[in-house]
Amino acid sequence: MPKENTATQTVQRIVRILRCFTTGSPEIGVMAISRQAGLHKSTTSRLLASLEVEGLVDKNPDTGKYRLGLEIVNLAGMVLEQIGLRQAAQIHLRELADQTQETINIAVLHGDECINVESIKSPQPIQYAGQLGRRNPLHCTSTGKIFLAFMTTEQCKAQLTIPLKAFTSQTITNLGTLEENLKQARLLGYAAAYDEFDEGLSAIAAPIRDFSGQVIAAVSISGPSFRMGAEQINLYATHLMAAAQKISSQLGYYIHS
Amino acid sequence: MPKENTATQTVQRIVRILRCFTTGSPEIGVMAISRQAGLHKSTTSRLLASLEVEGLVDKNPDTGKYRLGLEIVNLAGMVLEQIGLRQAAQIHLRELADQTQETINIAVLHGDECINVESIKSPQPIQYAGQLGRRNPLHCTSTGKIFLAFMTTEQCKAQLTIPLKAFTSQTITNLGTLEENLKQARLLGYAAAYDEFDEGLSAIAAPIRDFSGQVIAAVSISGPSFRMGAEQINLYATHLMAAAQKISSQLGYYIHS
DNA sequence: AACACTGTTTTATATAATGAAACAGCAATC
DNA sequence: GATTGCTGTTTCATTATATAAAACAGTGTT
Repeated sequence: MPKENTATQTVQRIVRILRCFTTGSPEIGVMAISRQAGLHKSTTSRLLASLEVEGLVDKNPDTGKYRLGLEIVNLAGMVLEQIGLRQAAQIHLRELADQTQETINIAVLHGDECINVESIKSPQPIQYAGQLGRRNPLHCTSTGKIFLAFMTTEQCKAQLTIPLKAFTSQTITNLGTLEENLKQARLLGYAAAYDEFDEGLSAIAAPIRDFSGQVIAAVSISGPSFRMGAEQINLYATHLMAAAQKISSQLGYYIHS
Repeated sequence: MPKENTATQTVQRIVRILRCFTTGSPEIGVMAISRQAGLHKSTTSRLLASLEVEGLVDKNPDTGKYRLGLEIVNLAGMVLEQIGLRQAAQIHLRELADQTQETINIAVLHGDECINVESIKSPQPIQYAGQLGRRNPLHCTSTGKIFLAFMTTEQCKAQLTIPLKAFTSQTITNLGTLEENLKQARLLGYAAAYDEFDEGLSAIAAPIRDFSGQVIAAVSISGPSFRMGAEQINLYATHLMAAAQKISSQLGYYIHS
């Protein structure tokens, strides 16, 4: 066994603690964390105190509970900076946001998930909150389908965990159906997901390519399904693909006539 | 000594490793990290491998070097989400960005630094890249001055490290001069920093208040000094304060009369 | 006021991280 | 094409380090 696939205890524990903080409960106490992470409260307490010294978590002096610290944002800023994509895309995303008034996201592929690296929220009261850094499955999201559609069939099969997990009644769980769906996406130039991940949420996405023509990211428009009718989708798709094209060309991608 | 001010060894080391990654050198090897962090290469190697398993760093299979992982963006997303501010501000920031065509930032106070939690970059070729998560000093930045201007005199004095560090020839290093400057900011409703942090960079900032009237953030417009003349500043300041006001009222702040 | 609960600190113990050295892989140099 | 120099991983004996139980200290609740 030359390569161990597990982290050293302390790293594992630290990450397990950090993962306890969710959007649902952003501020939690030592006991709750200790339970969730399966660690003794004394260990948890000491580790949290250490993490606080380093700025990875902050302690609310009023409640005594902990929350994730701003140092993490600092680190994340460097990740996002180096992606560069954000910079190239920003102005086009704003345009797209103004045109559609819906939520815009940019996602990159990471393993068998796609991760939002940029998000502009819809100004409308009913909106999909495409959270920064959020990890989504591939087979039932518009951005995910883009990545699947533009990789080799082998890669595609390798990424998918069979059986395909159903998130809603509309989730495509049949491999053949999905492949047909992806083929359609390649043909149209954009992928769609109607109520397939979240009930009532629909989205379309288009590929962003770098100088070498490789699909490195996907840009998407998400909104409540009732605002995403056929004629609306058609209009949005035009804007979407135009924006994706512009971002791609800014990254050095030239479309051959 | 009831409270230790140092983290446990492993936490310290992990953070020291993560801090090695900068925008200047986003991808570095084990030896370089080991040198920078002052750790033995064997320890560094093991720790990095662990961090990779947990997704906090990624290993470039081609170069064998490491870079910060996307898991950090995921965690940061939660921090930013919980600030809520971003959500409230997004649309107004876009408006401000369209009006000024300059870089817009929102910063919060954290200890004796202010940290950018939202950033829209100027579309113009010459621009200030207000990096997400970036930590800036208080006494020579427009956003920092806002926080100083709206805290009690004691708090203000506590936050400032004397002597005031000079970043450029224009940095205000005299406490009396700074206090006069802050008074001016309170009077005008916005703070300015002309070439005080970076030579050639100027910015103005206005306060964002929550329901209780407390200043919880600052919004700023930054640009190259040659584009920030007196009449331009006047125009921008109007837009800036209007936006700050709108964001504040969205957070429940009501201006009396 | 007693109780229940959370969070911190102490301390003996043993586990888990450590670092020296060996090993492996790769480039460049001669 | 061997030799040298460099980086990165792995092994392994050692011990320093994190650990968990329990005591301690707050806080708020009934």
